[in-house]
Amino acid sequence: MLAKSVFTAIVPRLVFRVTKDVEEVRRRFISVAGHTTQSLGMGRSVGQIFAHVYFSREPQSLDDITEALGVSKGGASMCVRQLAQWGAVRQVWVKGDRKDYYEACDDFGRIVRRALLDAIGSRMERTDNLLAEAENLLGNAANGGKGKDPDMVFVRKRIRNLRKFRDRAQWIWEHSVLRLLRK
Amino acid sequence: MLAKSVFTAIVPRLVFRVTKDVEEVRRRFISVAGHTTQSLGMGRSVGQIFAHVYFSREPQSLDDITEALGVSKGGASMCVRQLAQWGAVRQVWVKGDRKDYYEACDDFGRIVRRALLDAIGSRMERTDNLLAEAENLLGNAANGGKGKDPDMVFVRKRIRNLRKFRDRAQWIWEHSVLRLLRK
DNA sequence: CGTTACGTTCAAAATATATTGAACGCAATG
DNA sequence: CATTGCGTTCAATATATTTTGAACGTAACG
Repeated sequence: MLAKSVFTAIVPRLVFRVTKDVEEVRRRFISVAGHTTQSLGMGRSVGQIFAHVYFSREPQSLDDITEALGVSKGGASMCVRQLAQWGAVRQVWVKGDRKDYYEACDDFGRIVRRALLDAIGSRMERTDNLLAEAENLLGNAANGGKGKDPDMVFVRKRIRNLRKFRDRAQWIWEHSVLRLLRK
Repeated sequence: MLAKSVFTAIVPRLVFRVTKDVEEVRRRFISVAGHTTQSLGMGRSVGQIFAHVYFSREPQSLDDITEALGVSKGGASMCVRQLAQWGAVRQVWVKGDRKDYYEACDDFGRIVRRALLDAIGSRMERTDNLLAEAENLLGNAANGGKGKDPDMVFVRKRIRNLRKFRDRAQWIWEHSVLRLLRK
């Protein structure tokens, strides 16, 4: 405590100012990251925690996180696991300490790719299943002569268009987005 | 009423079966669309309403929608406006009727493009502002010699990486995703 | 003009989602 | 082997978001 007082008394003002700026930048990023993940429907904590770890030079323990952000330990635990699953954060061992420490990974390409896969992949598949089910139930283009019910004709056409777009979307997804994010 | 009874009594079973199947497919799509938009954080009604209109041969009024889906008129009004803004739905006039009618637009490329622009565009910009603010506050690479505070050096490096990824993401966004969705 | 049939708005209610924190299990430590 | 310090779980709670529906403005109609 004494040492710190002496320190703040003698260091040049510049260093002090600089430290304040760094803190300010950290706070701003944590805030924006939190709002961003919240508006994406993933909760505020995930973004805040990632930003905090990302801008921390030292690996952070759950306790560090709860203290820095004021979130509960349980929540921190869950968010950190989520982040680790996306490869946004990795666990590092600090010798002589039983706690788990985490540091941020800086490969956003991979992080975003995994997060998107997590968010989009299953939805794509479900849509595909639904389309297949519908095509199966209503018959595909081949036996188009059977059902002359105008409603049926109309719905079939819509389903064909939907299928066409879905296939194109998948192409863009696989050959463009995922590939480009891969460094 | 009598007419309908006679009708159902004499038509071949096949037509009956087919109608049932079409209804079933409609229901399934409405359900999945609802869950999808909900899980995307846009509310269930938006998806349901679009699916309903998309699979309706006749233009649909707000009353048609509220009756078909059991949503409130106010909600239907707001959702329809949202959908119209994305170009997912367009207003059509039916002569001799004061109601507004809507029909679905089938150009998913344009729809998704607009929706994504709406969802991503502003976020991109805000991230850009934040980065610019930080770069301005902490100084950019040019005066890297000034602040030797290790914390400052570290944060600067992280911000540089962030900037690098952001620029790449924007490139992918503009030159790949938006372009490819444009037919 | 008064009346009716619309679409829209927005505060309140309902719902969905995220967060908390006490209880738990486990493994390291003395 | 008791104790302590961890991370995890999950029911309860807090929060954010969506949905409702009554009140309102407006334009068409008789």
